[in-house]
Amino acid sequence: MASGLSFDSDPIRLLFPHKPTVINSLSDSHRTTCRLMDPAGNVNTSSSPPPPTTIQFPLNLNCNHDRTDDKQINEMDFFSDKKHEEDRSRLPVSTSDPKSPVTELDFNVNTGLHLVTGNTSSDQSVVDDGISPNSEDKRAKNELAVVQVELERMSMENQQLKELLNEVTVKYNTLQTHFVTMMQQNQSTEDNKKTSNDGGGGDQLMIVPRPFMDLGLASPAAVETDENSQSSSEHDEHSRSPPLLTNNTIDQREESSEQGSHVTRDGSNKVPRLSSSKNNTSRNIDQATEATIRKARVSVRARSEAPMIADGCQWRKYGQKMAKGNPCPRAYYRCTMAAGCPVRKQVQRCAEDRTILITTYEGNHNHPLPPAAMAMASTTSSAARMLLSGSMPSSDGIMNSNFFARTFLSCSSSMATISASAPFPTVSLDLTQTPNPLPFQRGGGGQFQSPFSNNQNQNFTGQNPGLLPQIFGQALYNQSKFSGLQMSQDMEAGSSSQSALPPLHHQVASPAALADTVTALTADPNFSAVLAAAISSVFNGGAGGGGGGPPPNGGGNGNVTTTNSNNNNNGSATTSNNNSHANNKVNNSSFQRN
DNA sequence: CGGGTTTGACCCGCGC
DNA sequence: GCGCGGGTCAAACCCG
Repeated sequence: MASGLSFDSDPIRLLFPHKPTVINSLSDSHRTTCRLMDPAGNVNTSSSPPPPTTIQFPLNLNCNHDRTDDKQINEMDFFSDKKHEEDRSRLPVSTSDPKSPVTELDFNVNTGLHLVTGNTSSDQSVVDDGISPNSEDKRAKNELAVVQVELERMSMENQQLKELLNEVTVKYNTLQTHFVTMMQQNQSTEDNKKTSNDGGGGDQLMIVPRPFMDLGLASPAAVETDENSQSSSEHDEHSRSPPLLTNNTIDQREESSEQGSHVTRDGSNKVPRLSSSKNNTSRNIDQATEATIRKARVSVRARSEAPMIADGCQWRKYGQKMAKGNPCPRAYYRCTMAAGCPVRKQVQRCAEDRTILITTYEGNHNHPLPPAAMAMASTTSSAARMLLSGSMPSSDGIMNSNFFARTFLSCSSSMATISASAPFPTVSLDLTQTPNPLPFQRGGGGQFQSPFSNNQNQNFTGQNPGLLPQIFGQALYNQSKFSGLQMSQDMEAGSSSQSALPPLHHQVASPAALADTVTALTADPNFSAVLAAAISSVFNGGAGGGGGGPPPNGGGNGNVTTTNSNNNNNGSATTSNNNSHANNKVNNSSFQRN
């Protein structure tokens, strides 16, 4: 393709950098160095803090310091919902149109992390010590003014970004409606033919409308319309899914699959073994894709001395193992907030940096969540949907998504990772990485170096900001593609530039507009948060499920990474551990009694 | 005593 | 077929 960029390397990293000017405009005291706080709001200094340049993306400056939950005294309160309102009010962007389908979109992923920036009040003692000379004060004031200006500018940019997203969401929904209508017409036509032929059935398959960036399972189900009766129940399950999938959609599908053919002794959601004995390639591909989809995960990387992040849910540890390549054991948790909740998470410390805690979530809750858990749940759910949508072997958006991927590839290096070897696609919210400097200037002169700027008619209109989901969707898409799970569709997609059906994700925009969008994005030092929040928001808006009301706050600061969870879960829970294959024990009581 | 954790064993998929 | 590694189970254990 045109850009000369490829997804050959593993991992491929996409960076969404910040403007160096922004970073540089901040004094050291305003640098957003992440610090961990205990529930009492004390900065955790036990770990060697990253150098000021390590984490420079802005965090919520209004971190919640008033948590008094002693029970989780050792946990990093990752997704506290406190101060949501307050944080929301701080948002520079806010949609007020209640009719907007994205009204509930919230660009702020409330990680709830007790991460504080270097310029929080806790650090102001440096200034307030009373011995600072006047020049100090002046300098501080100047810096404050600079910061305020920057904040104002960011607010504007955030506003623009949000508007763009709103527009694309509306357009997407419109397209989706059209698509569903067309598919249903097609389907009914085919069904009529079939029923007239074999005389049976009535196994009517409804095309389940996919919310914006939803799982993309409707299509596989549709492909299997000629499936035998054995799988019809499964189809029924799918077809009964509400038009707007809830937060439980993935699980419903998982469960339906489990109830079908691949229930294991433990009832776990094993990926069904793909049988290649009979049948057509497309169905195998669909199954494979579905298997991949089922395993979509969302991981969160954050520096924490705490054994586990507090995400608002209740977890029960059900196992621990030594993972290869990591001296730290991996702990397995299951959500216990409701019986049968399929959500699981793995907690492991990073082998390279044990201050980094990697928490990987899988599945979606099948129960109401406390507000404190909403943020994480909606985020993970949304991210999963994003993955699934991206891995959807639909023939849409390939070039377009590649555009985005390459676009960001061209100007980034460490934000997103695409692993070709990943069996399970994973979106990572990386709260530890340093965003790279922006390779291009912002503002009027800030020209986005689009790899397509002079070669393809990527007609991106200004209203298109399906940008972020597509980036990651494409990441997953490529991942799946490299996994060999979807080939034929790719080919078809690649060969037919525009299929009969309008591509769902294929919003078109002009390169200039894209440049604006990207510029706005990358100009925002809080881009990580915006990015993570956007992902969450998009899906919250579409799926409604767990993310009913999310959480705001500008605290989110995530590098969003698509990667291979297997390769990435190099962390460790600090516990004694055992493993049938590696019976080494690491006794660490800090992990107990979370 | 109930709930959570530990830990040895087991199952399964995958690569060789 | 075999071994490896990931994931899970479940009895034993611990703790409040």
